[in-house]
This record gives sequence, structure tokens and C-alpha cells, in this order.
Amino acid sequence: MANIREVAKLAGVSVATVSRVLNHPERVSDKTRKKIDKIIEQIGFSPNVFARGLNFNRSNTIALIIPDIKNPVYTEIARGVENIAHKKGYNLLLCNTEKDLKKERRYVKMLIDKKIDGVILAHTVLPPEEVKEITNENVKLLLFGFNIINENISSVYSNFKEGAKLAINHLINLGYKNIAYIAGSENHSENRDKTQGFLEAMKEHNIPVHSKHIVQGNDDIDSGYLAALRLSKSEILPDAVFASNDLMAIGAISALKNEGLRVPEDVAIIGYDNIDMADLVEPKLTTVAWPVYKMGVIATRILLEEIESTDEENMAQNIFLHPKLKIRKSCGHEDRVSEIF
Amino acid sequence: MANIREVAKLAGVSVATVSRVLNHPERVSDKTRKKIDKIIEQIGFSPNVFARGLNFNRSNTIALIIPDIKNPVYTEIARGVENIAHKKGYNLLLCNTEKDLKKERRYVKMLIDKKIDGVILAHTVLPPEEVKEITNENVKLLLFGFNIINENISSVYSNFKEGAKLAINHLINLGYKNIAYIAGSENHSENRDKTQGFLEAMKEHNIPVHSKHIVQGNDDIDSGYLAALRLSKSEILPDAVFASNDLMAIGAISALKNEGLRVPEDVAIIGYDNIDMADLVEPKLTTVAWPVYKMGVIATRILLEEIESTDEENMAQNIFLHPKLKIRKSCGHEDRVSEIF
DNA sequence: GTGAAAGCGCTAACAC
DNA sequence: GTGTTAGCGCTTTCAC
Repeated sequence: MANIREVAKLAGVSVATVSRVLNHPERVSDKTRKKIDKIIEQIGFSPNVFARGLNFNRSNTIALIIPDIKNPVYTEIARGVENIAHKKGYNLLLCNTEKDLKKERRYVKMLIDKKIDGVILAHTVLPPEEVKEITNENVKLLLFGFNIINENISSVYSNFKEGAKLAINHLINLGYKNIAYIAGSENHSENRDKTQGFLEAMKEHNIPVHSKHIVQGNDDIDSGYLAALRLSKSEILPDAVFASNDLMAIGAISALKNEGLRVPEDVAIIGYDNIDMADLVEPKLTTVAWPVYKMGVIATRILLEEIESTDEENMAQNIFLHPKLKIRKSCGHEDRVSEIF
Repeated sequence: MANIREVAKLAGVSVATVSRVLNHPERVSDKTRKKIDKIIEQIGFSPNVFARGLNFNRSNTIALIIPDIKNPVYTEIARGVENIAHKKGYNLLLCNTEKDLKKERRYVKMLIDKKIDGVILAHTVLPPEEVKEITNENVKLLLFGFNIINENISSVYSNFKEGAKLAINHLINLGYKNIAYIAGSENHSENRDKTQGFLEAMKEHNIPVHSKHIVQGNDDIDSGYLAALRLSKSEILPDAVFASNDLMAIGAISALKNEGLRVPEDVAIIGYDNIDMADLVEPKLTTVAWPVYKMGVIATRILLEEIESTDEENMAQNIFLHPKLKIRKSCGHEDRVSEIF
């Protein structure tokens, strides 16, 4: 239980001096500093976090709030966040809300109580006012993948409406006419954007949308499976389907194949996210890619900057990255770029 | 900045009494307790974690150390751990070591400094002595998936040697003779066990092992791909391959298909882990399943018990769960149990 | 450049 | 059942 007093005693100085070499080494003479550093090293002293916290009101910890740890998109974000956080000496609390309002709310309270320095919110079911309240508590907030709140809160996001249009336009260019849509959970602004993009793109090309061809999914594989099953049984079989994320697209492929339909010959499928798995299913999934890992990295850099900036000088940053089409096999396009695999 | 003094003042009592309703409510009269509870509620007071930590030397935080967040096995463990931790009021620090000794070492130091209450170690590249040292620091340790240290440290694991034998015996029962092996990274005891199981099973059936048919992988998809590529070019083409995990098995399938080989007709493949993806690739992957999520849950329960137990009364627990064969299509077995999908 | 001491917010021993 | 107060380990102000 080495503490600062012990170091001070061994060095024959006061605790104040030891504290200074810890926090303001330049205010200490070279000689004493070196002596103290050596002793610290020798006895393996490191300052008590709680005592430090009591003084600084900071924890050197950030949190990442995600809805579903089983979705590779979120672990990919986590990978980026963890990487930067660790490099900068921060710890990362992982909060998996499962889209459960109570759980998310409880987490937010816990995080505030813990004096977390910052939060990256990659999905929320909280009402906007409640999200905003987070920032009242001396915890920095970064919105990932959406920015429903306001310009004073930093965010890193992609244009999901644009991405959805990319997908639909691709299908239309390939000649598909009966395009169905498997929607993601509605409480996610990202999904609402995609729906809007889908609708707009269809309208722009004067392609009618059959109400039976819009089916609600829940973001996971199973719901994609079920949704495609439903589509496969509708009066008019769609010739293409856009799934709001890859997990559902993959579930959909599985369902269609089970129903004896060929992808893409009978039904084309396009997804969203470009998760690793997209390249491993049969047929390989054409999808819309967005730089998830990179965005996790950027988000964390911005958040840590804000945390470490000496107060309000820092402007909120709203970073914006574009989606991109990733063409593989599931839409039957022949100009496929060759893949590594 | 509500603090305990303010609550005390509003309630017309001393801070000690407030502290008592927080920590030993039974020692306070019903009347005062209710009054204080109400005020706490009203002004939204919650005790400062740092001050608490300074007294209790506890953080209500545990950590999970994993080697690779991209491997669904580890996110599945994380899901179990997170779930229980959150239910019991603990926060979860996620530490992704990337099998990097320096990074893991740095993490361990950070965790100890942070006065983490406990650690679940799901993979380590640290020498055993260093692992053992963790327990010197008043942080409880739980070993997940291995138990190389000693009986005094709790662990939750599965028998990977047995699992490997299950896989090999399955292949042999199906009549395969030229069985190749894609090994996982050697610094992982789990993989060493599997290698041993492979070797033993082969020996028990007097089946020779060609040295060219053992190829070293690195636990990820790409390395499985590369390994299978190598196997496909060896003088004697194996008729079956056992990959030490599903990720490599899936990479292997991809490679073989690329080489124009049919799975399982030309080469059968069996994996290990039974990740979700195993059911989505073509052909569906036969594999060895172990109850990863459940083990994450159990591990966390044990760890929290140890943390909350009043000292040394608690015996270390070594929980052991068996692997099980999950038969699908990639080995060509006809008695396939029907799947949900 | 250095030391003495107050104070961060809480808990618990001790006194009543 | 309740209050007073020392003390957890550190940082920082104020003297020197």
C-alpha cells in the first residue's frame, strides 16, 4: 500500500513536492525530481485513483453505449473506440442496452454517478431531452451515427438516406422494378433515414411501392429471415429487396434459399453496413459500406479532445462521412470488382 | 453538486446519519430514515464514487480481457458478462488485447491502478507468474476457458481436448482418412488442448498424420483461408479438415470453393465454437459447440460472489462444461438434425 | 523550490 | 438512535 506519504518520507521531502512531480514536474528542481522519480519507480507507487478523483472529479474513463453487441457493426465501432481510448490512457466501459429503455436509462445514471469523462452514444431509445441532460453533468457527449439533438453536441455520422438511395439506384440501374424493403427498427434514427431514402429514390424514378413490399424487421438475422419469408409469400414476388442492414439481408438470403428461390436470379438482395460476413455468405452480399471502424476512431479522438480541452474554448464538431456502394454478387451485377477472396 | 452535508442540513441531522441510511439503514429509526430518503430522492443526491472508493477501496467495476473483439466467441462471452454485471450494479471495462503482450500488460496495470474489483481473463499472453500477481492486488481473478494457474483461482472452462476428439471421431466415423488440421495460435492454451486432442484421436484410430497436413493458423478468417489454400495445393489432398475455430473453418471453406473444390464432396470441413455464422455459410458448418454465453454468465456470477463475499471464506470454484457436436452440412452427414432456418 | 495545512466527500469509531 | 470527528490519499493555496 505504497502511498504518497511513504514516497515523501523516503525522499526526505514533503508530500506536496511529490505531488508536484506527479502533476507539475516543471515546478520542481531537477535534482529532487529525479530523486523522487527514482523512488516512485523503485517502490512501484502509483497515485490512488479515488483520491485523485476526489480532487479532479475525473475518472479517465469513457463509455460506449450500443444497442446490440451481436451486431458486428457495433463491435467494429467498439474496436475503434477501444483502440484510441487505450492509447490515450483511458478505460472503456461497454454498455449494451439491448434497445431497452430502462436499461439504457439505468446505464446513463450509473455513468454519471461514476463521473465518467465522456460517452459515445451509438444508439439511443431515450427521448432527446434526456440525452441532452447528460451534458449537464460534466460528462462530454458524442453522438455516433446520428445527430438529432443540436449543433452544440459533437457527432460523427454518415448519411444513411444517401446510402439507401445508393442501394435503390443500384437496383434500379440493374433493371429491377419490384423492389421490396425490409425496414430496421423504427426507434433508430439511422433506420428512419434509410426508409426516407428508399421512398425518395423510388419516387424519383416513378416506381410504385407496394405496401406489402415494405416489411418491418428488427435489425437482427432472425427478423430478416422472417421478413423475407413473408415477402416470398406475397402475391407479387419482388425481384429485389433492400434490407436496412446486412444482418437482415443475410437472414433474408437464408430464407429465400430455403424457399427454393435463387439469389440473385429470382430475387436480388442488397444490404447495408458491409460487415465481414457479407463477403462470406453465398452469394456474396452487395451492400452499402460506411467506414465504421474509422468513425469509431474519429469519434473517440474528438471526445477525448473535448475532455482534455481546458473548458469551453472547444467548438462542437460534426463530422460527416459518406457511404459507398460495395458491389458483390447478390444483385447479379457482372462488373463486380474482384475481391481478395 | 449535492453532497451528503447538504442532505444532512436539509434533514436536520448529521452527516453520519445520512451515511447510515446509505450503508446501514437498519441502524436508523424509521422516521428519520424516511425523511432522509425523501430528501435524497428530491434533490437527486447520490454519493460521490471517489469518496466512497477512498473509504472502501472498491470501484464496483469489473473488467473483461479478450484477445480479439472481432471473434464472435468473445463478444458472446462479453454479452453474458455484461448482462450479469449490469444486473448486479457493476460496470464492465472492455479490454481488447489483440494478443499483444505489451497491451495486455499495460491493461493489467491500469486495471490494478483503477482498483477494479475483479477481472475475467478470457485469454492471456502473459506468463503465469504475472497472471498470478493480479490476485496480490486485491483484485479477484477468474480464468475463462483455461486454468493454467492453480486450483486457488476460480475458472470456468470447457474441455477443448475432448471437443477436438469429438470432431475428429466424427470425421473418422464418416469414413474420412486423410484428415488435415488447421491449428490456432499456439500461445493460447485452448488451442494447444485442441491440437493434443487431434493428435490423440488420430493415434487412437491408427490414422497417420502427414506433417504437411498440419498447418498453422492465427485464429482469424484470413488465416483459415490461407491455410486451406496451402492444403489445397499439397501433394495429397486431404479429404477432411478440422479447423481449430469456426472463423478459420469459414475462411477455409471460402478458399476451397475459390479453388474449385466442393465442400463436403471433395473436402469436408469441421470447425469449433458454433458461432452464429456457422449456420449461414454454404455449406452450413458442422462444428463443436460449447456454451459460451452461459459460461460468461456463470463466470460473472462466480466472480461477483467472490468480490462480495466477506473475505477468505470463499473457496475457488472450477466449473467445467462439456463440448458437444453440432452436425450440419459441411461434413456431408445425412442424419442432420433439422435446423430452425 | 519547498513545506504546512486545508479540503475534496464520505465512512465508521467512539461518545453520548 | 444520533452526533462529533478523524481519516481515507491526494492536490493546491499560501507562506517562506
